[in-house]
Amino acid sequence: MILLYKRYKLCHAVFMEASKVKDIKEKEIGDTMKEPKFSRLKEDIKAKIVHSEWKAGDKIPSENMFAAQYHISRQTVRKAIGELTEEGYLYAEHGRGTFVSERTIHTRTSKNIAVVTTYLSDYIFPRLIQGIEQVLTANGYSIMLKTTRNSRAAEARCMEELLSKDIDGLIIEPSKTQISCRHTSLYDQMDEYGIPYVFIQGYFEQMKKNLTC
Amino acid sequence: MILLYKRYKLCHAVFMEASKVKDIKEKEIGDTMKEPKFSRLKEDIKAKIVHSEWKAGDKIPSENMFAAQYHISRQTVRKAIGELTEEGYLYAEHGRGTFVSERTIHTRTSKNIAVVTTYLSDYIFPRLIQGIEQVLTANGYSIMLKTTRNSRAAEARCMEELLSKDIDGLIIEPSKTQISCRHTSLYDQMDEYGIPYVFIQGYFEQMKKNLTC
DNA sequence: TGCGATTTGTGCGTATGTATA
DNA sequence: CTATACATACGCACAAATCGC
Repeated sequence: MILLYKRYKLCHAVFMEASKVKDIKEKEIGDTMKEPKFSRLKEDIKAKIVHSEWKAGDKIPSENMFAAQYHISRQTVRKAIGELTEEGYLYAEHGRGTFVSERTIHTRTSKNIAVVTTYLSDYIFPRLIQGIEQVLTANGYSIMLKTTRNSRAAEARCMEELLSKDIDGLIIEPSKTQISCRHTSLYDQMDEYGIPYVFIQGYFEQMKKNLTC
Repeated sequence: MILLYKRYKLCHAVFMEASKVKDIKEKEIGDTMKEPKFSRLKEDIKAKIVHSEWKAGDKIPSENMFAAQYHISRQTVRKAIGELTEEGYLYAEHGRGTFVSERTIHTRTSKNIAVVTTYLSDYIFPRLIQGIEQVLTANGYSIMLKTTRNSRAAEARCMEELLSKDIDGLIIEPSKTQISCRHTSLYDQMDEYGIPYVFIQGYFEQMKKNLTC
């Protein structure tokens, strides 16, 4: 076993010797070698996404393409792409390719659902929330509770806060529904982040359906 | 170049042939091969940290040690450790080793306070929660609501869940306080994570003091 | 002071499995 | 069936930091 290992190492050394020539050449042409290669690629990809050169849903070049273009190994490319995937910029589809995420940030793993009501002290809402809490707990989710005191300003503030936190969904009793909604942009943002939301105004059955699935 | 590559490949093949024997043996002894190897190691390390077998600041075995013990490659070990580092369980110091993080996970910026009660439907608790909610909202915090239905098992489950989430504090109405607490370890963990917690059993004034600061 | 051993960091090349088009 | 592409895994090389002698 040890003998075989040594033989392997020797052959490897011979091969390495030959490849050294290219390595040196690359170092001469290449960058300053200050920051790691994967880091450079990562920033390049990130920049292209942030500056909308690559838009949401676009397929980015394959790992081998990057490897070839940047003269780095596939593993190094994988490291860059892997980190960007973890950060939410990219997502991979097995056998298809790697794509730019719809909207960054939200990772859909917080297991938190925000429940926003106007008031808590009413006779009905404690029970409602208790019902939601039970269903959510049974499915491993938690409630994040907020109230608006039927103020649209408070609702807007509340939603902004929720957008900055990590929630997987929103159940909201909108305030002052008789007047038109003044902060549709916040709901648009929810859409963009891919956070589902349901309105509740007494439709318990419908709500429950949206909850459990 | 191509010639050298082929020679290398041949040698490699010979070596591989020899190592196959060990591979098969390992498969026989080893696990079901269902989940990836790095994942198993990752869970093992995580468990040791969570169960305080390895405490904050402790140096964990070197990558090569893990590789030898688990009969896996160093790269695979690095993947497991890398993910745990990203999750905040570990940190590495170049040339020294890898250590358990001081405060795992918790980053103290979530602005979430968990409120755990036995039931919600009582007459008093909706008001209590409303009070907490108002104070918290005024200070930019959010409530994360959980109930235990006065079950210690549910309380333990609930706390485990909260520990995995990102909360800055815990306000808890303990279940069945007449009996001694069976899951002190979970409260110990809260201490270790640096998450403050207060018990509520009617001491509104005291609670409020702990809340706002 | 230096030198070697240890340990992490980066990078390379390869192999196998599997899902998709 | 083949080609593409991702996932996991192996082994090796070299660099840089640290520590002990």
